Amino acid sequence: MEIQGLPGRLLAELGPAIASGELPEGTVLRAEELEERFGVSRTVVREAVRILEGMHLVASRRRVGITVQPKSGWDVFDPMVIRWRLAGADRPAQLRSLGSLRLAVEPAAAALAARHATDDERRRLSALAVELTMTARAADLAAFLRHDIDFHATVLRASRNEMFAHLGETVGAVLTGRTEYHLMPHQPEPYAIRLHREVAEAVCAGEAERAEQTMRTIVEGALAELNEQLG
Amino acid sequence: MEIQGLPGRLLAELGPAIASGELPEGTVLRAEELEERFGVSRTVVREAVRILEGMHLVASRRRVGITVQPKSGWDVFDPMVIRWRLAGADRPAQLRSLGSLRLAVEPAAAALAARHATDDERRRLSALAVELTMTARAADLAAFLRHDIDFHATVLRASRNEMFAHLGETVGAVLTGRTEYHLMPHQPEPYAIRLHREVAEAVCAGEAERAEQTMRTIVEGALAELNEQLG
DNA sequence: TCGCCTCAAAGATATGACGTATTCAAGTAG
DNA sequence: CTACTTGAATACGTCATATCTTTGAGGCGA
Repeated sequence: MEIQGLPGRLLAELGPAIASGELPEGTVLRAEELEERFGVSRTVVREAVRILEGMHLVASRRRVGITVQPKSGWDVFDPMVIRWRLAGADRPAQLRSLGSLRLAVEPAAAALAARHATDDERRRLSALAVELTMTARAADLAAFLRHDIDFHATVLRASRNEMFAHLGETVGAVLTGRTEYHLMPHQPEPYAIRLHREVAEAVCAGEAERAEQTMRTIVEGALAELNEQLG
Repeated sequence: MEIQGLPGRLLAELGPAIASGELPEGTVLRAEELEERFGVSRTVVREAVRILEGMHLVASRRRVGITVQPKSGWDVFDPMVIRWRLAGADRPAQLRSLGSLRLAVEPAAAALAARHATDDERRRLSALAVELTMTARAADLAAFLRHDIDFHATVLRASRNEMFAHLGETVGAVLTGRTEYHLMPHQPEPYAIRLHREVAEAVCAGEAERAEQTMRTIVEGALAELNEQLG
């Protein structure tokens, strides 16, 4: 879903290093140094730097070098940046930010989904809710995660709002990160799963208000759990 | 806030052309052709293309060329993409999407702002509310727009959530676009301005619930007005 | 001390050569 | 006639090198 040839190798090294704070704001890198360090040509370095520049992680200036930019300017919505930060030191802050965002967006998306979802999407949501129940009972964490991500992404997509839809990827990153770093109960909570079924039902029935409220409960629960785990 | 040397020239041409749908999905561009068309070297073309690729507007494949990607994959949160789309054919769709997003996010941000804003930010909000009143009375549309953008950006920033804060830029683009394309009443509505003052008051007083509700009313109003204007 | 000037450092751009994956089609076997 | 193989053409990918342009810093003079 994301790599790009040889510059990708640089990105995979530099991105996490910057996003994790290992290379703090103000650090200057020189293009020539990067060429040597990674044994690649100027072309490759420049293109990798261009991409980082596009995310506002660095800025390149003549006679100065490539400077790591302040965190406040970063493209925090870029899925790549999100993953890098989730893997690094400020994972807690990142998870909290994303939690608030989800709390704002997902209920609204659920309401819209109840109004605008296609029949296909409604069916899919119901099916996913069933899958969630089953994989939870079987304690198949990997499959559970997959379906959970799919469920939330489907709701967001069904909202028929392209911007909400794009947050599906973001929410996926959160859920993956949460599982990967063992920030959720090993046994998925039955209550949360019931709520997912209810969202599916509400969307199928076109009950916007109920879909919204139920989704809010889900995300609030996730956020509360997160705060508990992070202190 | 955004250009970049010579590749920027290419971006300024290709970006809008793609975002506006002038170059539909599936269109293939060849690097050599772009070199000639813009009279620049491969280096420059490659870097510009890399940036577009980073936004998922195009994908570059060997033996095929540079292909315009489906809209569904675009980085719809990238401020550059937003501006390009606002300037082009699907401005209505873009404005509607952004409207829904604002409706989800800004009330939540206002509530958080009421809890977490610094004294400085609270003062700033009050001051901006006053400015809004005055510039509206003076019918100084440019200054009004500036302060309006600043107001909303300040609320988002004061939420102490980096992701909300980043949407300040996005909201700014919407407001600018709306004014630029004459999608709002020439004389700002007194009622909307009163609401801004009330948000400022609520945030100053730490009344999260009132801040949230009032902000919701503001954004709902904007969205309603938009729908009216767009049919 | 202040301001201007010069120089050099580092990125920005241009260019030519070569590598490599991919597609398309010709050719061949079944 | 179909299906598979193979080869060549193509367009991007990478490298190496040369030159241009900007800009920061130190020096020089008023």
